Amino acid sequence: MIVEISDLHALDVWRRTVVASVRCDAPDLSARQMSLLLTVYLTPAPHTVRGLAELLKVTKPAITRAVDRLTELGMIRRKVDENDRRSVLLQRTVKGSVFLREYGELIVAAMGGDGEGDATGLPPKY
Amino acid sequence: MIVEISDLHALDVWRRTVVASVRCDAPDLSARQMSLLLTVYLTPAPHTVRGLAELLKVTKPAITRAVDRLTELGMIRRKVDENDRRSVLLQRTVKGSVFLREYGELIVAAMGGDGEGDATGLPPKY
DNA sequence: ACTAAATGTTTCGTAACCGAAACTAAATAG
DNA sequence: CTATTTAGTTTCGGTTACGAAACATTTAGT
Repeated sequence: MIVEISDLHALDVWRRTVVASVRCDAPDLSARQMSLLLTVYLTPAPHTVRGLAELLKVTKPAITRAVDRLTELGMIRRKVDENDRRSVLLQRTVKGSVFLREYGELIVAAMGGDGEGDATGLPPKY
Repeated sequence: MIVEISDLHALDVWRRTVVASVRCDAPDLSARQMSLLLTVYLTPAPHTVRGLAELLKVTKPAITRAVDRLTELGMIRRKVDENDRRSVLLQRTVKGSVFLREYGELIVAAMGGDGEGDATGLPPKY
């Protein structure tokens, strides 16, 4: 009972956040891309292709492609590991930091407006 | 200061949730698809292509494609509006309900398993 | 040195997706 | 009853993504 209410509330915070991010024209990242980005920024280094492939249980080429995309967006950077030149270390960038900080602000804003309010920034016509 | 901690904590809950969803082989939905799905399930009907296009500020074909994809996944359903047969009403399905309920559980689990204080000020009571 | 293993990328064929514009069908206006 | 508007889909050309398998590069084993 209480658990279900909690679930619904959490989902609604999620909805407000994702809707806000789509509305403000943020890059349309997939769940895989978002999970990779967040992992690089919020868990301790080093981050390698192989390590992320195991963590997310996806293939290595899928990680390579996600890194390609996030690199094009300027949100992540590749660097060869000098201790083992086979490995590629994934590093943060200023642009990625800005993006995620703003994303965190969207989440907090979505948590704040939880009553009757909408937090989509849209008049109640919808 | 408190706001920054709150942002980071919220982002980390987000990370744990998305990583968990990717790991358990959930469909790799984009932000647009997720926002559409959540809107259909958590905001009052009716939901039309045009309305969603305005809400999310994307083009109508983008909505049509997202609906196509979510329909293939069985998470949503189209129904012609009998009051205005030009309109298509988007409706929930059992499969979509199950998916979102499980997603909500992932979020709640991600909030609970961190071992840190709740810097967001969001009471765990809900 | 020469083999074997590990890391990450590329290729291959296929599927999903993008915005703009053209399009179908239904409702409304004149 | 035609003309126009509205809702949604489809088409178009081009981009992005997928898994499997082949690939180059680097390290480790013997």
